[in-house]
Amino acid sequence: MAAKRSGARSKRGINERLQPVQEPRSEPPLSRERIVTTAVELLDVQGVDGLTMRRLADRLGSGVMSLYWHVDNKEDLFDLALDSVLEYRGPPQMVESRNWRGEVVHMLEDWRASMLRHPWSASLLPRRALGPNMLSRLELLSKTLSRAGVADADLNVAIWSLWNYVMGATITRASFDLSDDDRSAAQQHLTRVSERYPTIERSRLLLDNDWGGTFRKGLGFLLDGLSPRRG
Amino acid sequence: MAAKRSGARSKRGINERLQPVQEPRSEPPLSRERIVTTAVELLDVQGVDGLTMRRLADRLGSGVMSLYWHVDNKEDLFDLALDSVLEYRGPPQMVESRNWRGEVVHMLEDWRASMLRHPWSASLLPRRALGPNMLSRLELLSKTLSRAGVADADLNVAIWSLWNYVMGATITRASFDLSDDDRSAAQQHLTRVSERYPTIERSRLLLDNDWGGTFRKGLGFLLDGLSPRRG
DNA sequence: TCATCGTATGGTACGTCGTACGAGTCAATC
DNA sequence: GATTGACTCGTACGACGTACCATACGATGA
Repeated sequence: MAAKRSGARSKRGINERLQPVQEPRSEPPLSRERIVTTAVELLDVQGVDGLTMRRLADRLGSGVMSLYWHVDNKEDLFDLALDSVLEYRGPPQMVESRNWRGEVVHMLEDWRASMLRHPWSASLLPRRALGPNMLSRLELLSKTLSRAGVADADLNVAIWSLWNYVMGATITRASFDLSDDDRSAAQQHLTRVSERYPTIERSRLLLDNDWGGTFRKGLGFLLDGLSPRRG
Repeated sequence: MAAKRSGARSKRGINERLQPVQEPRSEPPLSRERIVTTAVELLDVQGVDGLTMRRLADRLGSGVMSLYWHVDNKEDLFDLALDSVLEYRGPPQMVESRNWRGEVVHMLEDWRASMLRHPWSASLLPRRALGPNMLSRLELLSKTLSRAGVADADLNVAIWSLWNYVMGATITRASFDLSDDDRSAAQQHLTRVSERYPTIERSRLLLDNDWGGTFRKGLGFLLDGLSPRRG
């Protein structure tokens, strides 16, 4: 039922306060947090298809159906795992810097890095409702751009453009990562048919490996375009 | 086996030449093309999870395992369906226009439109090897940018930037489309927590519905940034 | 002290999936 | 008439998400 989840959450909080220090048992009890953490581990190691409720229960030393006390269903679990991976700790220094561009670049590179640390996360993000961590990131981004002088009327477009760029870049990068073994196969396949695509070949589009650098450079171009109009 | 597929392909070609005009039977025989076409229909109607080999066979009036004569496996089928949807017919007029920017915009909007016509396609594209139709599109895009004066050294970044932008925009748009019923639920959820995200709310980031306009405007900004440096 | 109740666990079972295997049909060839 | 290759498909297997239900246990109220 719907009551299940919230019930579990509130009960746990009370429990921990009532029995503060006790059993350091070998197998800690199930909890929403433990489930999510382990799910992320599993996703990192095995990929999206590698996460199954049975495997997850195995790893937790529990029965499969016990998971459903703490989690609505597998979709719900994906939402939780995804948001748990998107926390943002903020820019290195707290100063209200006048370097808005540096701040934006830092935020977006951190966002990208967070997703690449968990390659399953990028492709999951667009098709789910935005969790609190993602909303915070977007709010901070909006605020920075706004402070930088982007008009309210352009803010919408600016943010979506950056979102699109980061998501596209990261999803693509994460996907190419997965197919690592067929990398050489793809390369020689490409060289085989490359006379049909001479410009692609000349630009070394599919052979370049400097993903980070390309990301940064392209982001620079986009920010150039988004910058408050130069006289 | 590996021989299966290529064998099937060559055999069919020969067959059709040997018995040119004959049975307009009620149930046409299976063929790779018919399978792919029907798979696309199914995907359009039911989404990615809606495509199962059994449903596909049902719709084709065949046994499930017959499909595997023409198609290696479900992954293979996805590749074929995806590329079949990405054909490009070229710009409206054949002229070698000097309006490179208009050409690029046309190509990218057509690309986006093709994917949105089949909302399952966008999120599939980044994680698979590029098929011939996608490679053609990229080659044409490269050529146009190159003709427009983008240096070979920048071509790589330029194309990836556009790719990222289009993919991010389209994947996001297509995903929002799927969750149509919970649209209003999401909206009121957002309004409920929007005091925590005032800038997001002010920009109407998640409430705006003019996807096409936002796409076009943002693309304009990106092209501004990518344009061969102004004097 | 005992009954009740909410929290939590997990075994069994159902329906669905992709696809391996191998038996079958049928037309063309020798 | 036997053989061969292209093609079809029924059966079966192991894996999946999860509904349903029995169970256990600590806290509460009588």
